[in-house]
Amino acid sequence: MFSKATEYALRATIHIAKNSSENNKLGLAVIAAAIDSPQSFTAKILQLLTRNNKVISSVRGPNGGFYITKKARKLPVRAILEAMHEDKVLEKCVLGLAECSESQPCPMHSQYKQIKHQLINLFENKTIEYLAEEMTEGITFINNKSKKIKVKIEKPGAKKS
Amino acid sequence: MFSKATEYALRATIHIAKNSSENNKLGLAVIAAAIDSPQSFTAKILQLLTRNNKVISSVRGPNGGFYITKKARKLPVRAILEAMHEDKVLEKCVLGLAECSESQPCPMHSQYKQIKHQLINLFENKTIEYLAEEMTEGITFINNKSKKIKVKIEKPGAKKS
DNA sequence: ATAATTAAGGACAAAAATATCCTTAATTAT
DNA sequence: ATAATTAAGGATATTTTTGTCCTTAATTAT
Repeated sequence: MFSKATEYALRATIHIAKNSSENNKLGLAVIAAAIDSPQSFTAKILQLLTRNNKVISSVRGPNGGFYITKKARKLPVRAILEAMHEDKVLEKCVLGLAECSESQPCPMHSQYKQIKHQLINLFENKTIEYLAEEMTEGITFINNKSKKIKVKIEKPGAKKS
Repeated sequence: MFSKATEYALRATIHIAKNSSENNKLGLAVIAAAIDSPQSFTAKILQLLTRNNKVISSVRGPNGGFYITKKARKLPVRAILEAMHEDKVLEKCVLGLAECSESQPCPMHSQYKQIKHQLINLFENKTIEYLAEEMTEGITFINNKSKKIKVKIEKPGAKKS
């Protein structure tokens, strides 16, 4: 659906929103590790997020790093897509037609348009804050590390406890 | 949402389904022109569609070309995605997490999963034939050529008829 | 002031996606 | 049989995406 860059952007922003504040910034290395993304590439992405749209903020120097303002927390998730110049995917025709519209619909248009509306709604109505809160509840995850599950290995023939 | 290759594949298949039959095949040049795609690249895509999944069929030589069998018409649109090896996008986590699931959901999971289900339904329940019929009705389009609208240019000052 | 730390940004590298070209193979028409 | 037509497929080129590395700039701590 989205490019890797945008996936990293979404994960990074959510992570920052959950774990940072103006007086508790997160360094690049910490962020990249937390969201399981290549560090240098993530640096570029964070630059886009700080510049284009002010989704996240940054300061250099010791104790510097990335954080997100209270105001930016209220931004719709779509703002992240915009900063990554990838928000048109939401409106795009499934068949890639430039001219696809209500008056000149592609064969999938009428079926897809409802899905498209929900997608747009999701990204426009949910805020960055909202997603971060979902995480804070401790019910959602944001990395690719599979949880290590302890498995009790029993010797064949051993009595079950 | 999909790669260009897959967009072309969808458009090509629908066009072939609408305009071909076993005794009325379509040549590459005709197809590429109709769906507004680069000809040589489209050739590669048609190869994938004929080989991998037998979505479309082909014969070489004079009066040869591409067509689709009655059986293949009944295939779900998803078969096209499969032939292009791009069907996982339907199931993929929005944040690109490999481990995202019901038991370990990402922050967007619960919101997105309903949309995902509808997407999967669309591609699994609608057949190639169905989309082609939508076109045959003459209500949908499949190319990027904007309709030329005849505009009457009047000389300034000329009397309106 | 100086050194240490951290993001910003430029240059470059690698990989993947998109696209073209040319030769070969199959089929048909003559 | 031969020539003409059309898809198949290999090789290669171009562009975009993904990724790394190194230097510079800003900020802080000493």
